Amino acid sequence: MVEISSDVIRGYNDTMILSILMKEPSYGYEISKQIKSISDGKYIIKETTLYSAFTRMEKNGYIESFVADPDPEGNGKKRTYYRPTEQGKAYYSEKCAEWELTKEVVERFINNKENGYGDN
Amino acid sequence: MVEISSDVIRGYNDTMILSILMKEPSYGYEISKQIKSISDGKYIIKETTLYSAFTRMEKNGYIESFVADPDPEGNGKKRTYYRPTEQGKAYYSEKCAEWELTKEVVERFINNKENGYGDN
DNA sequence: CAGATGTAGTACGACAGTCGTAGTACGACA
DNA sequence: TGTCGTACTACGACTGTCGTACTACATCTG
Repeated sequence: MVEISSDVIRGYNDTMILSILMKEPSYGYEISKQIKSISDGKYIIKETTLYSAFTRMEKNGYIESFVADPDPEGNGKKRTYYRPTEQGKAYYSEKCAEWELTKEVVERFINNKENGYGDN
Repeated sequence: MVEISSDVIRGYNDTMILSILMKEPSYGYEISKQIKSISDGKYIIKETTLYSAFTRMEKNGYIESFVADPDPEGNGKKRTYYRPTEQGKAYYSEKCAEWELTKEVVERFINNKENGYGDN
């Protein structure tokens, strides 16, 4: 299977994480599993990358954290959940717009069928 | 105008450079102008980024360089031209395939209209 | 003819984001 | 009791990009 290297997707880690948090607050382990399943296993984010993204985005004011129990009865180990701030939502919208633009521009290079693959 | 940040496109610099070199051998200054014009000024690659990409790709065997005069009469300052190697062409094809995949995967996150932008 | 602008780079250190490795700690299951 | 899964944290290495600065030749302008 073709997999996505972190080098090509690195610019979208924060955006992908935010897109998951836009639906509902979540935590590290769950998000990593979601990224894997949404991408059909084609992209697996490293734990260290994910947790350092949390730290960075919280510092930048895009997300905020809270500690909560996994179930309402208070059983199980507490987890650190994250949710987007208003600023984070705005940032997400910007990144979505930037994605549309990036996609268009990259395709002007990539899908250039007159490239002359065969000659030379 | 919305511009593309280097963080989001950084995974595609090498591929964009290669796509230009697939058409015909070229050199730094010319490539930077082409990237600017093809992207309608939405992405301007920094000189240092471009030249360090040349060094890296040549070291990795994806491109090879040769020095030539700007015109057949031998006038003007000599330039360092680059052309893709066979390995570089194969690498370019791989990156094109990876782009298709990345695009599809990123869109699963980005274009998620059921994201609930409004709630919460 | 001098000086500005354009062309075509090189050098170098800083910085950010990712990664590999390792370790902690709790709970569930067998 | 031990292994597996969950849920992290710490730390140093590495890579690619960037800011700044500098060189050098050519061409254009006053």
